[in-house]
Amino acid sequence: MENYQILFQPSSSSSSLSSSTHLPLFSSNMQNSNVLTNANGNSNGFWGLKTDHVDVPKSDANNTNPHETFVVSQDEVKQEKKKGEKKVRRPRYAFQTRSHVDILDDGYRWRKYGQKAVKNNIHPRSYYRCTHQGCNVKKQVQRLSKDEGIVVTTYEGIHTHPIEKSTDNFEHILNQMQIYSGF
DNA sequence: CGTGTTTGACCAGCGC
DNA sequence: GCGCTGGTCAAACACG
Repeated sequence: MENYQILFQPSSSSSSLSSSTHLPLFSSNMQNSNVLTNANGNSNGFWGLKTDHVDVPKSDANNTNPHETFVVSQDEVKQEKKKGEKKVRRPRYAFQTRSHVDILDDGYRWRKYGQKAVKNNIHPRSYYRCTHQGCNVKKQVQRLSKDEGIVVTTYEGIHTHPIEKSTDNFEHILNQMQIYSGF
C-alpha cells in the first residue's frame, strides 16, 4: 500500500478500477490532498459529501467543524483470488476527517481488536469491530503521516442494528452512504 | 465483574 | 520458497 491508495482502491489490482463506472474519481494516481480540496470546495458529489459538523467527542468539543471527505468505495475487500471458494466480499467506505481525535463518535459501540504499524506511516492503524451481537461491522482508523490533522476511517460492512446513541449527524451520514452505495 | 484496550503471536496473500 | 505486509486472535491487563 503506498500513497494511501487504500482509501480509494485498497486492492492492488486496478481491474475493478477501470471497470468501475460509479467511481470515476478514484483513479489510482489521484492525490489525497486533491480529494480534500475538491470535497471541501464542492459538496455536490457524493464522495464530496461533507457535513458541517460531526459529533466530535465531548472532550474535544472545541474542535468544531472539521473538514471531512467521504469516499464511498465499492471496493471488494477480498477478491476471489482463490479458485474455488470465495472470500466474503464486502464494500468498504472510507472517509477522511480533519480532526485531532482518532475516534469519531458515530453512535455505535466499537471494540478495538488490533493495532498495526503501517508502512510509510509513522502512525499505527487501529482496527475496531462493532460490539453489537451479530453485527460484524469493522472499521479501521488511521492518521495520515503527511498531515497529522487528517484521520482516515474505513468502514467495512453495514450495521444490522439501529444506532445505539443519538448522534443524528452520523446516522444521517451513514444513511446517505448506504443510499448512494445502493444498500 | 463486565467491558474495553494493549500487544505479541499467528496466519494468509502477494511479489520476487 | 521466502520475506514482507496487512489483518486477526487471544491472553493479559486496566478501568469504572
